[in-house]
Amino acid sequence: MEEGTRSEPGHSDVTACLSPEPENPCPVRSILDRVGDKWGAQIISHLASGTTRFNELKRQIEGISQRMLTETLRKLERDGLLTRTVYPSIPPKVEYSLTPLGETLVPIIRELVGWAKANSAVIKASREQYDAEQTTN
Amino acid sequence: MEEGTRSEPGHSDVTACLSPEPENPCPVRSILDRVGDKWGAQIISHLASGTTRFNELKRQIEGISQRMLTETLRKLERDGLLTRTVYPSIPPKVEYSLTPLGETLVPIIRELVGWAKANSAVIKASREQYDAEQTTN
DNA sequence: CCGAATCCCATGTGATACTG
DNA sequence: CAGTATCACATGGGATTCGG
Repeated sequence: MEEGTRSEPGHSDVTACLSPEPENPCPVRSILDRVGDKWGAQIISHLASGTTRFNELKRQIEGISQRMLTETLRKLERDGLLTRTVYPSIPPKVEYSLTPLGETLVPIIRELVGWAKANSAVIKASREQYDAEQTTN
Repeated sequence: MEEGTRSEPGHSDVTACLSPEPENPCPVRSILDRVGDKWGAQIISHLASGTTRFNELKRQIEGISQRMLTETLRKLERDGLLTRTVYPSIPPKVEYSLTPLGETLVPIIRELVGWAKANSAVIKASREQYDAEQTTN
């Protein structure tokens, strides 16, 4: 509990900040939610290639509903990860782009996705073996 | 749509693999789910410090229900990220520990959490400002 | 074109009680 | 001690409709 003589950096800190306690001032949990939810990481990845319009995103992501796209974009905007620019023209035009903060998240997402891709075969095999064992019993 | 003349490496790959399509052979989405769900990352972080018993984890994580702990541990075991060892003694004793594969995920989770912690103040401020603007209107 | 509102179902999560 | 089973509830997320 005490800060103590720990030489490894940022370990108990990490687990503490993962706590979902409401009084936790550290929005770590909500960041993980953003990355882990169904569309957050995907939207950030797409915006990494540059400013994009609403319907452009909708077409690119293919499978996302209008509602979830709007909703997820709002959350990301609220967190300051992207900016929303409205051009009051007719027809209306709204552009989204990553903020500098948002861009710093891109390499981390890529790393996570890279890890998952690199190990996908192993994981897939592990799952199949696990499922097979369950069925056998 | 066509692969085209893209020169930036590993970009469309990433976004493609984030797709939730069922026929997607790449379990990237499910990995993000594991990290992003309420308890996965937290359990992995705790196990990073060594083999731990069931009720030990339950006490350490504090707030997790028995059900969610069991359930999340099973998912992680199925993915080959941790091992479950049962000692058929009385009272029963079950120990969990990360596999080598699971341990390779630890630094990435730490990095993600580190990012969130490093930027938590900025994000918090951004949210407050966003909320204030909404209320003002 | 962009998005809000509504309806509705599936899933996630907690509480509690029960079992080997 | 380490689960499983069941219920009850909140949230996530898709489909559809309406509005500026």
